[in-house]
Amino acid sequence: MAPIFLGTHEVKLDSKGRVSIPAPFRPTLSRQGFDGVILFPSYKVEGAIEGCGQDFLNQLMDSVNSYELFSDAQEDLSATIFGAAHQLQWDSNGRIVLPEALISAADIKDKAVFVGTGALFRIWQPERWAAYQAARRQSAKEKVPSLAVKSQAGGQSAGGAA
Amino acid sequence: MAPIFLGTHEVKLDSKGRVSIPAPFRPTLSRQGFDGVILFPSYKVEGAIEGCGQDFLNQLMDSVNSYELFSDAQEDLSATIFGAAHQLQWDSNGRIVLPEALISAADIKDKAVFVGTGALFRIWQPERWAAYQAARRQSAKEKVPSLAVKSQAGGQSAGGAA
DNA sequence: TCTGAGCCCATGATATCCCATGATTTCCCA
DNA sequence: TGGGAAATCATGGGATATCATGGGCTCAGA
Repeated sequence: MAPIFLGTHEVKLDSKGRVSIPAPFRPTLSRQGFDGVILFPSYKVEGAIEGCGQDFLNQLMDSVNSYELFSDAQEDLSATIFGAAHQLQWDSNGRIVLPEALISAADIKDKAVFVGTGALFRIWQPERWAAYQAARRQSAKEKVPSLAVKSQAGGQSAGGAA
Repeated sequence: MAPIFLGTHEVKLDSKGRVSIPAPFRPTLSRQGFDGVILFPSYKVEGAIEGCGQDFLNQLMDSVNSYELFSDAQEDLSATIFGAAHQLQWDSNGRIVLPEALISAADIKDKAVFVGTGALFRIWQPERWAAYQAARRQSAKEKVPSLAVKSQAGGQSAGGAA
């Protein structure tokens, strides 16, 4: 069982505003302490909701105190994330109710897409995700052409895009 | 017990969309943590599916994590690879169901070819693989005339068996 | 009483599990 | 070294469990 979020899952909002957390994500989240998710608006990507479990949030808290990162940026980051975060427990069917603030921030109507990005996942309005994915894929091709080689060599960062 | 994928294996999709993972690949994958594969559209070769085990994914995670959190490069990689990746566990007969997104990306109909490429393998629509292989051979002859001699000394690649 | 949130049940679709079959391939033994 | 027994594998298909979704019911606070 991979400790990460992978894949793209489209779900529907029902009349009550509920969405199913994709089943593959649930074990990963449960193992982090509780049967739920933490959601907050992405400051990095306009119009997306970030989602994660307890672990990532802890990691983020640690990084706030890290000298490796710009303190001002960390200040902003932590204020943004912690202040706007929602901790949501899913029901017996694995569903949560998306908070209104997040729904409007992501412009979500009747469908949402859960996209695994490794340590966390994102929730998008489907069309936005499609556009964003296309743009990022193009960008990755241009900026990180040697990805496969680098990774096979053992994870050593070898310039290029860093 | 080489920890790599070798050889070319053609398999059929049954009425449920299932394909057998070639038996020689399975021990290599199982030793990486779980009885399954991770598939994602190839970023290098249009129209091919990349396959790997947990190890490669972990390397990829490390590689991504070596970038600054929320950096552009991390964005590109995680959105491109993790978002489009599928972690699939095989059943008691060693089969998986190919996700629709990958089937259409690779234009696979009723047959698929698994091609070992060392640390990874690829899944192709048979005709595309044949065309790609032919193009690659031609390219190798033109660009590296001494390749043939070198290959005979060190062992021809598995592609020669096709 | 009204409203909203949480809870449980129902349902169709899908994915998973398990058993069966035929074709090879491998192994063993004369 | 040839032949047959046994194991492995790819494939097919039915039974079962899981999942996403819809809808109703209950309880709490206003």
